[in-house]
Amino acid sequence: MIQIPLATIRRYPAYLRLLEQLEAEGCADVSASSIANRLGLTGVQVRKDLAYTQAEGRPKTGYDLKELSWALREALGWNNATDAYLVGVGSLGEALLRFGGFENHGLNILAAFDTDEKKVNTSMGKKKIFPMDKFKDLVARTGVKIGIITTPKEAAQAVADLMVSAGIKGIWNFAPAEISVPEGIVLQQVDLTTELAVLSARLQMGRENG
Amino acid sequence: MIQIPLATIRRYPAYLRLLEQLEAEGCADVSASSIANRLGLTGVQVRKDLAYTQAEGRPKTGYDLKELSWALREALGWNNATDAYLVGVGSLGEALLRFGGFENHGLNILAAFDTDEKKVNTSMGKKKIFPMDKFKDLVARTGVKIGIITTPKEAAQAVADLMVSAGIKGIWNFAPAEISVPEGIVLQQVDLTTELAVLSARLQMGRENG
DNA sequence: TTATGTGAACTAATTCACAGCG
DNA sequence: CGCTGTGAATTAGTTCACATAA
Repeated sequence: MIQIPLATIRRYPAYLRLLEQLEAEGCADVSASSIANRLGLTGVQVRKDLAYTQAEGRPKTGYDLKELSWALREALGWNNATDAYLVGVGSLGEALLRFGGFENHGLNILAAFDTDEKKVNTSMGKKKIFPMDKFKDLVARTGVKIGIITTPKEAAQAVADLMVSAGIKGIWNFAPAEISVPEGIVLQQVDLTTELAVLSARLQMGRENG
Repeated sequence: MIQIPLATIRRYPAYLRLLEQLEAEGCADVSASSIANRLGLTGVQVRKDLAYTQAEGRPKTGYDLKELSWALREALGWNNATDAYLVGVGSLGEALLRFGGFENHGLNILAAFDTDEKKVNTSMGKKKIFPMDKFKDLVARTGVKIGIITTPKEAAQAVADLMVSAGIKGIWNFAPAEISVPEGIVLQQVDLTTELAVLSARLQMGRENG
């Protein structure tokens, strides 16, 4: 099978979230067009997207809900969670540590790191907070490959450099700074203001979808 | 001029963030290819994107940094901030209220709302927290058009309904729930797990860009 | 009839190739 | 040269039209 298009991958989490809601409501099957309706897409698009997974739908009934969930999670690599460390326990870091949903979404935040002595050696949402100077050693010992940056923007580049030198392969950067990493390291920038930009563009220009 | 492509709009905030960094470093001009290098794009793409703004670059020197910043902010509608209300002061709501950057990015969060009596009538990051039953009245009086949902997922749909009935036109939903709104209301879903999906796809499948 | 599944047509977005200007 | 700017070609993504299965 050909590589799944990124545009498709981006829609999978929304499908999964909807499926979880439907499952909670007691549904057992779901049709591509009902997913499409609920999410403001078209039926064909949903079927095309789902065709990249193993899940097979049946005419008249649609897709088996559990089977489809599993197939989507498999395609996303969410059935086996990857370990990660988080650096920077400010209010955003706290929000991520307290958000319980990542374990079900392929990410297992093992612990957090901060420079603030008042925070070090305390816990937040069941995750221990270590001092920064333990970072390299712990990455070496645990083999963690993903690092999450939730520091102020001034510290982001230095933290990224530390992560790379420690052996981290994928960085999820929430700090509002453009950081650079060597080739081979995957950097995923999360920028709330990007979503905001899309919202205001849609409001101003009257775009229904986005 | 033709409507700016959404793909282009999505890149503008990253350009702006980089420009702010360069400005802080004392630069006065910037070339499309240096932006491209820094952001992992190509020079042509950056030039195409910038061509949708008023900014004009000059051969040899590139773009005037201040002029380009202004043009990008203008294209994004960030030069005049829009007022917004936030509902749900949990850890994510708190992170957004404390994040000072929105004023410079076209969004002015006037106040927050919550059901928790312990939080009501206190302040968070200079923003007052009102009880939910004041929401409709305050929207009517202030004419605010954007609502931000940072409640637990169970409450998200009810809050969205309340927002719509109060006259809100654009909803920025951070709750991990698929909510529905009537036609004509712009709904922007923010899903951290979508970004996470892209990161893991890139890690697993060896995609350099995403 | 009601759904999936898919090749073909179309549209959006990106990249190429090169003209133009200081 | 070194940079912008842009029509043309290419690729990625979406939608159409219809075959197929229960």
